[in-house]
Amino acid sequence: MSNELPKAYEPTEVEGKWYRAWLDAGFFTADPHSTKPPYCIVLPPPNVTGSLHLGHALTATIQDVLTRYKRMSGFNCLWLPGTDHAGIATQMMVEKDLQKTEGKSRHDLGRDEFLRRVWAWKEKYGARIGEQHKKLGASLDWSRERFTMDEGVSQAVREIFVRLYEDGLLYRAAKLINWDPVLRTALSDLEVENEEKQGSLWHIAYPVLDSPERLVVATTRPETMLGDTAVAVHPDDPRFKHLIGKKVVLPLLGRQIPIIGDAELVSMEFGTGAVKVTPAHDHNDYQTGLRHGLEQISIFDESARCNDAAGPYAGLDRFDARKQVVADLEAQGLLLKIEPHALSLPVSQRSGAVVEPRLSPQWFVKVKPLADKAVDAVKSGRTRFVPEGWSNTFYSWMTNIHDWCVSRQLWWGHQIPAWYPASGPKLADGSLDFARGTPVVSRQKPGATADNPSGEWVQDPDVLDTWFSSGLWPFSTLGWPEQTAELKKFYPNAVMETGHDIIFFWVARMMMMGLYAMGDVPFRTVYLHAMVRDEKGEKMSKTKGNVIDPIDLIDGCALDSLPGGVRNKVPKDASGKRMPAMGADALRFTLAALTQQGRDIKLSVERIAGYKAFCNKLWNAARFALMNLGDYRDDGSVFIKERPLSLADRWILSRLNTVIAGATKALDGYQFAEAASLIYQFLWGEFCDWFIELSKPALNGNVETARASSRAVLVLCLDRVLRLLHPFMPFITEEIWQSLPVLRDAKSLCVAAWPASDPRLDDPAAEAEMQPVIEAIEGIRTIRGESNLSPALKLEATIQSGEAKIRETLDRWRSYVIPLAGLSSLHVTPLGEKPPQAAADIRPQLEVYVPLAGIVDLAEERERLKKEIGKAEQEASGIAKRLGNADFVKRAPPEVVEKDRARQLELESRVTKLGENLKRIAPVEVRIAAPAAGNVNLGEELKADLADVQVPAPDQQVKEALDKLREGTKEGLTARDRMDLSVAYYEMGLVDDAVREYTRAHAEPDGSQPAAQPSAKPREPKKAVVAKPVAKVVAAKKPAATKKPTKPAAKKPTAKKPTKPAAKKLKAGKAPKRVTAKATPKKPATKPKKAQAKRPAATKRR
RNA sequence: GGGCGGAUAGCUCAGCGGUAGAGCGUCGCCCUUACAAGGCGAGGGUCACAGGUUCGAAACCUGUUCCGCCCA
Repeated sequence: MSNELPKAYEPTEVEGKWYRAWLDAGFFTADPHSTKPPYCIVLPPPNVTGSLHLGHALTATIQDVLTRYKRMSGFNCLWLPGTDHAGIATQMMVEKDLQKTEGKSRHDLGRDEFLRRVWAWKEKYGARIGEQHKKLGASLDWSRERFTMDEGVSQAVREIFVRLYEDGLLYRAAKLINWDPVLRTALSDLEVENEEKQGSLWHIAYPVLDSPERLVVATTRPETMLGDTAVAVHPDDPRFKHLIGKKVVLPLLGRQIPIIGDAELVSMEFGTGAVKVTPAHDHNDYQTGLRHGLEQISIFDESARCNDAAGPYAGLDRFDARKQVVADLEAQGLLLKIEPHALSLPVSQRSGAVVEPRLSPQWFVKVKPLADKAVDAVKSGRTRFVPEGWSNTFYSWMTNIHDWCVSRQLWWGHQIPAWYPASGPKLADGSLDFARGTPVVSRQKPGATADNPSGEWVQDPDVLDTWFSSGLWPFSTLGWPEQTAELKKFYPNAVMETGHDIIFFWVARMMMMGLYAMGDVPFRTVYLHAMVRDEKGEKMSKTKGNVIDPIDLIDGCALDSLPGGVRNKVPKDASGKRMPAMGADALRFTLAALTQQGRDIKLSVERIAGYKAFCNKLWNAARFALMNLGDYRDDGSVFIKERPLSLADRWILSRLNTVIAGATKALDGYQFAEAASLIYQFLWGEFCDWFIELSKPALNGNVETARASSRAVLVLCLDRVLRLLHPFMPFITEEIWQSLPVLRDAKSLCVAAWPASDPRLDDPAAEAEMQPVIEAIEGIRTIRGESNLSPALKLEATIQSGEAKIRETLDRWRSYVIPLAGLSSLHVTPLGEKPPQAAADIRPQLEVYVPLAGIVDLAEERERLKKEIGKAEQEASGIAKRLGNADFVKRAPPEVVEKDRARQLELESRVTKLGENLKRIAPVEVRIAAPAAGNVNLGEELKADLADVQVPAPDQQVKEALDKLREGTKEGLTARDRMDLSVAYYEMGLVDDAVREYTRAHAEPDGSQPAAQPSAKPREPKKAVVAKPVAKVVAAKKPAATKKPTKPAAKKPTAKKPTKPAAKKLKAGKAPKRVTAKATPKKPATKPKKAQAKRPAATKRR
């Protein structure tokens, strides 16, 4: 049965049909009662109202690769999806929408109504992330999807809050916290970012009480002086020592405040050496205040406007207050100096507002005891970071951690399970004053108590930090605090996989909460991936406009929806206005292939297009198989190695086994790029490039057994590759796998077995035997390519080897070499007489000769040989230098020395053989041109000849190059070099140069110099001259005598794509060109440049 | 200021003591019956700089210069 595949791979068609089928079959649903070993990953919950970006796509890809790999490897996998309510972000989004559509604030609606709107919003947009994950092929267990505000998760949140409180690890206190005056909520330390800004340092004079002295303080925030409760100097500062204990009069307000000595706060070198202390508005001052028992005066309200404590400034915004304070100080002559000063400004991660330190009652988690346990867990290896370097980052943060402010003055989130008696202290407006109230922490609303006999309670209006509930995610999603089967089975999770940007926000909190609630680490491994950036390495952001929507990549999109910078680089469809669909498989493979540990990922669409091509390659390999399988079906009755296998069969099976082992090892080590690359290389570089080609004779032949074996190997390899690729590219692999006549161990590739590496497939002998076959083919191809010969032109080749075994192999598998190298005949012989006028490719164990006389310009071949010789000599000289070093021979490991010696021999032999071949194809005419004695004046002859030839003046570029060339001829050249140069000059019509080099060539002793062959007689020098590229003329003529090129049309050299089949037969491009050149020798423009470009490089090498 | 990472081919990155590699791009030849989203071939690198260790350094050590990130 050969159900043929369409010729080109269409991702959209293929990817559309599988996800539903997988879901319906329940492949992704975990079974908590399974006896298989568990493997659990919980998906980092994206913002429920958000949209998938490339970071999410990377997260999903890596986790799906891991999950699918493990699922195929026989694990009971649970990959648990969920979404996060994302308190601040979501609330802001809904508020903004409310403002836009209805012109209302949340306060206009009231808390209950507003929350109803947020839920409605969540219902409306909440499904999007899920759909996008499905599009990516993520094998998530949707039956266990969770949302952080679900009742179950909310119960876990309340439970842990109460337990922490009961254990003394959670408390309420009025402390200096980070306040976002725009959102009007407290923030944790982590939600504050520091921005480098250019500010000022104001020098302000504070008059000392009962003294003519003035103490000058320097500050970056003059407005906060309204809340100053002390001035501090360094206790050892001789300038101010005597003032400690005295008082200053606070300008503007007239308050008397003490001068204190504090070595911790004050640096003598900074500013003026004296600083104002504002405990209610600065973190350092706050600590100082605690040390010295200073009063704390808050001067701002919740919007950072001055309150009554700011006296005459009450009602002013903090920035206006600054201006006013500075102006007033200046008016009073107390502002002495303003100097520019760089400072880091604390900014709210969410609103961008400048964060104001503010004294306010909040709930805190006492972190240290929890953090210590988390550090221990990593140190003892119970949880491992990958890449390992992150553990240090983790330690340093965990050991400097402060108590965590978990209460937020928001509405959207888990309301704090703390209750205040309704009869408690009231504010001026009659509402309950929570700040002064005494809360009861309880899982449910408490009943009547001794303190509150009425039993009327008001719940704390604040909600919890979003990360508080996220911190419980590894177990709250599994049903905790209920002791569910899932919890028992899947806690600890196997892996936590997420971006390294949330190691503190999330990973650290999960570690602490997991250890606290469950008594064990939440996960065994933390894999932290890098950030996805644009192709220039810049962070993707909406403001930069460089965001690429993963769904656009998968489905294709109008160019307009792509960032401007990439539009012109992406592939386009026929209309030229759209980027075609890349497919989820290609996107996933790209992300995996670019995931290098510890490096940001620079994603380019071109790269994705490259992997889409890889999908197409796979697709077509499968097509090839299906077209060639006939009625073959793998029934599993015969082990592959029991079949009569060809060399190629054995070879590819051995290679396959290597890949299986390598990919498995790489995945086990989280080396996604390595795994992807191994499979890519195997499929494209070995299976497609070599095996498919090598198998064609057998598949098309009529030897039944050989055909059957190759079919079996073909299917087996494809089956294994599809399995290896499935975690990366689930859709296309499933599609192909379902069409192949493989032995299916499962209904779907999703749950088919991961390939096991099988030592029986290893076949070092086959790999060794393939070596000369490959080398022979490559050798011939190199000659063909270098000579610009058409693939259609069949060549004769002779391969010589001193080793009988290699000759035997090549002879036996000549059916491999002949078609792949494009030969008309192949002669395998022992070392001996070489074919005349042949191009050569010399390799350590074999020599390839392709007679080119009459086919191609031998000068090109000579160039190539010289280049090859140069390379080999260069390498040999390096080795010779090493081997000449007595220390090296003495101290380096013997095998290294031995290797070098062997290589040196190889190279020497190579140089010799190439040199010999060079001689064999030396242009007869040049040797002819060599004078046997001094009785021929070559220069005169040349000049005479050239008299009737018009030699054009070289252009400027050529001239310059020539000058350099002349420079280069001064020293370090062998006689042979000079001879070559002479010929080159001669060809360019530069007679003087040619003569000079020629003379020098003969003046210098060199065994290989042409002059040492006096047999070469200057016959017919004229002819040589006129027919400047003599050899080429010969070459151009001879083809006419050979079989193929019968039409003169073949000599049209310029036509890039000859339309006539006849024209392409002889891809004799160069040769006819020379004929033309001969007719009009005015056109050296292209050729000389080339020669110059090459020569100096070659001379340099020596 | 402290910490971490990076600097290797035009681009993106492997290599982390023993002959500098891959993919993409470039150039040349080809529409060869799986694939032109393809085949074959080629070119391209003082491995940031300066010292040191070593028989031998892209790799190890020290310093310098740039670039990125995190923390204060």
